[in-house]
Amino acid sequence: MSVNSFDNYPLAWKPEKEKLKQPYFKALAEDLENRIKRGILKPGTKLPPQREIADYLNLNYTTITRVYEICKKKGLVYGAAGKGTFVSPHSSENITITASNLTDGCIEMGAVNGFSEYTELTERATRAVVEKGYLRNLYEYTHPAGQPHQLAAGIRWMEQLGVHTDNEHTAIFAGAQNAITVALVSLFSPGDKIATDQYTYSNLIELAKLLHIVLVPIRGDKNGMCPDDLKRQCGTNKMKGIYLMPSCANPTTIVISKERREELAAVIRKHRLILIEDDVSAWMPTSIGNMLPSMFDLLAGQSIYICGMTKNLCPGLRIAYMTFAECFRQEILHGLFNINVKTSSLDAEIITELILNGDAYKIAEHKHSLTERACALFAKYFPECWKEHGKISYYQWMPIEIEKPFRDIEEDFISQGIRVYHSERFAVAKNQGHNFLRVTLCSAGSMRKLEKGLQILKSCLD
Amino acid sequence: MSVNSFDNYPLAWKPEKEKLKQPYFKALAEDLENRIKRGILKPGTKLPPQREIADYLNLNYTTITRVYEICKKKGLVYGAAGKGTFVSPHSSENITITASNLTDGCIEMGAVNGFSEYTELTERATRAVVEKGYLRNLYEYTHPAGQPHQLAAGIRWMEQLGVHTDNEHTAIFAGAQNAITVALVSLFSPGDKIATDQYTYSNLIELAKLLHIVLVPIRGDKNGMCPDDLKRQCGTNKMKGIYLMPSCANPTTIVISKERREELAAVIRKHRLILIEDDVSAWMPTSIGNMLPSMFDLLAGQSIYICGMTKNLCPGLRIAYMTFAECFRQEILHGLFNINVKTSSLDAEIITELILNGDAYKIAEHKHSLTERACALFAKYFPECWKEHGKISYYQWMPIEIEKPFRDIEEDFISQGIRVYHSERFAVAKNQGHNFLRVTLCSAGSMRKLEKGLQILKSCLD
DNA sequence: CAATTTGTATCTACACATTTT
DNA sequence: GAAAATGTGTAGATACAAATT
Repeated sequence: MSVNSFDNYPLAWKPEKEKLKQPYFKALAEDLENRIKRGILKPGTKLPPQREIADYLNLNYTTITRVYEICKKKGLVYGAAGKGTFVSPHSSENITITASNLTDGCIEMGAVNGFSEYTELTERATRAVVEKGYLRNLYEYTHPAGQPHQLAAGIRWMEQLGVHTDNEHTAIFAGAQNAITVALVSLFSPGDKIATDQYTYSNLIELAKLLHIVLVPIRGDKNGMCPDDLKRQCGTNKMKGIYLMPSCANPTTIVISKERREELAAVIRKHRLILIEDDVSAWMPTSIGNMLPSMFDLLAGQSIYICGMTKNLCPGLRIAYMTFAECFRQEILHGLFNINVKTSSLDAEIITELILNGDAYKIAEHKHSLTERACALFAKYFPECWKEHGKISYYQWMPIEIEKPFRDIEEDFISQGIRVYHSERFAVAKNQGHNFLRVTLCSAGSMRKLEKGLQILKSCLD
Repeated sequence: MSVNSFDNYPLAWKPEKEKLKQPYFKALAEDLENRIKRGILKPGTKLPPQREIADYLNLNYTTITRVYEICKKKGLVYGAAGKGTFVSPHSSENITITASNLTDGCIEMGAVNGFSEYTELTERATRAVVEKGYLRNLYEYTHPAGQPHQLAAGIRWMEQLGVHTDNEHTAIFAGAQNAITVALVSLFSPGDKIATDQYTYSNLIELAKLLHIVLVPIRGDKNGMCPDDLKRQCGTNKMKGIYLMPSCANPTTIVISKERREELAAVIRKHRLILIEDDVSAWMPTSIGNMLPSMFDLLAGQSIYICGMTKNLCPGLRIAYMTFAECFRQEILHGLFNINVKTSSLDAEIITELILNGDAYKIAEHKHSLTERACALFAKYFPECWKEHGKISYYQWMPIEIEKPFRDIEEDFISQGIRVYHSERFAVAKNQGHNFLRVTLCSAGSMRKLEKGLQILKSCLD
């Protein structure tokens, strides 16, 4: 085949043959990375097959395999045998959700702050800790995983969430995100694959990118992740772990049903996946009423359970509990020592005080009733959506019809005075066709502001 | 060459030809890993040349390259062109230093706790923070890098250490180890190489292993790392970064001289290395007297400066400041958001209070005078060592003559009633020939106990 | 359901750099 | 200082697996 026959061929990526320097695979990988990062190659774009690029450049096609491999490790592209290689959805952009400052007057319905304005009982607990004369014990280096009584309080808290464990298999971390980091760093290596929902916690997506861990989206329905698709992907993809939020997925608010939990557990057990169960919303008192079995209990022996205390109690105190199977014990503690050394004892002690004096439950109840009120407001403005997708939750998941780049959509809302997040921020793979908004109800600052925000949202969508 | 001619050849590693299954390189890598982890192949052992193994197994020798490559990425072995491939010093063992519990009566001269028994002023600051009525502002999600006044306090503290920066280039982390983690995760990728001293902070060694970052030891002398060896390694090794503790290296207590700092800065600048400056001991008031220019100021634009507040103020409050060049800003903050979300505001506020009311300086002075007293005790029992290596420091570096596995040596000391750490714990590459002990002077709990510990040490070495 | 397209895994080939002799 | 030993970097060949047509 003539070398020049591709000159007018429509290859999405056509490296300049003349400028190509040795080593080829590095030069090509850099070129590809540049084009993706500069936005010349947009997310979702199908790259030319390895053999075409190779023919065009007169190289062996496995050299192009190397090029795609390098970019894959960086999370810039992903490949599928038989289909092709594609530019990753978030390759060129940072979707981290953080409490960045909003313009004055703009109503926060993006970040999930968990009604952080309610702090009376936490303040009281802080005073109690300081007055107890126990302070000097909190300033020491000892008990890097947490002091025994602090762990005991955490275990008690998790007990009511359907997770049964003991001091030897529990540790305290500086928040759920920090706990996930330690779990990923300690138990996974770059290139390992973790199954997730198609939409998941956006900071997990970013963290996985940072650690060069590959997230593999699994199809789901109203009851959660589909066991069949998980099975299929496990067969072909050599998955090492799975990340689930069974009690109320972020952002979709899907609760995994009892049957589904058992079906998933069977697949996870069979393929020996490491399960990371992130229980952000189990605290909701209603869910305690009709409690579902924790995945951790279903899969004791191959699970990590993470229970963050920031969103339900107090975001400024960075505390999460992690419970782990015996086989992960050494590695998790090793990771904890080397990433954090230890977690702030003072923060841990305040949360401990809140659990032991019962105020943690009062805060949870109070926040639950606030959530109910906020949901009622939401239902008032969006009755169909509430009927279809509604859950008592800090946020709602709302289908929208707008076809625009997602950043533009978000910015349009900001210019109207509200911040909400678009589903693409949470998408593990390329766009799924449907678009949604995650509408947070717990961060506006007051019910009055929330109602105003919902009114703005309504008027924007009409 | 006959396939069987190696049967009686003394290869340190001779995989069983019969049991070998495909894929060869994976099977071989697993076999090698097993033998190293089970201790059959001991640290320092020279592995057979790639070509010999290959001949023996009738494989192409680059297949063995792959095998060694896999084990190298796991930190199990290291190779040197022209020399051979060797089993890594810490391949089979975890050298993490943590505040694990000591048997009753055993005197702690291993971990560095920084005279943590002195907590009066910290307790007072904690009370002050609680009483100021500012608590509710600490419970929020905002200002993930730290509140402006907290950053300002940190900047003021760093100012006196010779580091000049501003709010936009400073962030608060949950301790120095946590700050290093974020720097490594945000700015480096698996396989990247970082230059370090031959002996360095053992938790850095473990952290690098966890993140699959390769540490390259550079020769040093009494004035610190040798610029020539750094230059040489940069030429051949494609280094991406360098980690230094210029103000007082852990564990060697070496202070990098002014001239040396400038020489090193020139090499670092030329090769565009990312400098991570870990300033654990700059707080020592004496060093403030005759202050040396910070590497950060010498290399503004390509540096990260980390200032941990745990060892000098209070280990239980997990706070460190990090200052970074503009070009790292986005990546560092991105890493912070995704690894920690944010740092405990309460801890940060207490440290802020200590800096602003001046008590931080008093604590530092008090700890310095304790350190001087402890060093005087050390000099009394080990006058030659003090004369040769002594520095006013939380720990001392002491040559020893014992030839035994390092764990055995440490355990011998423990059975005598003291915990000290052996130099091999801090060795980045294979054993250097000389052996040392790091003798910590700030963790015994009292001067009386410290003296008793030194007496035991003396009697053990006589 | 067979043929085709496309990516992946594994092993081989060879030029080259560094260290030792 | 040349030759030999030894690890490293880059590219190619081949068999195979998954998805599409």
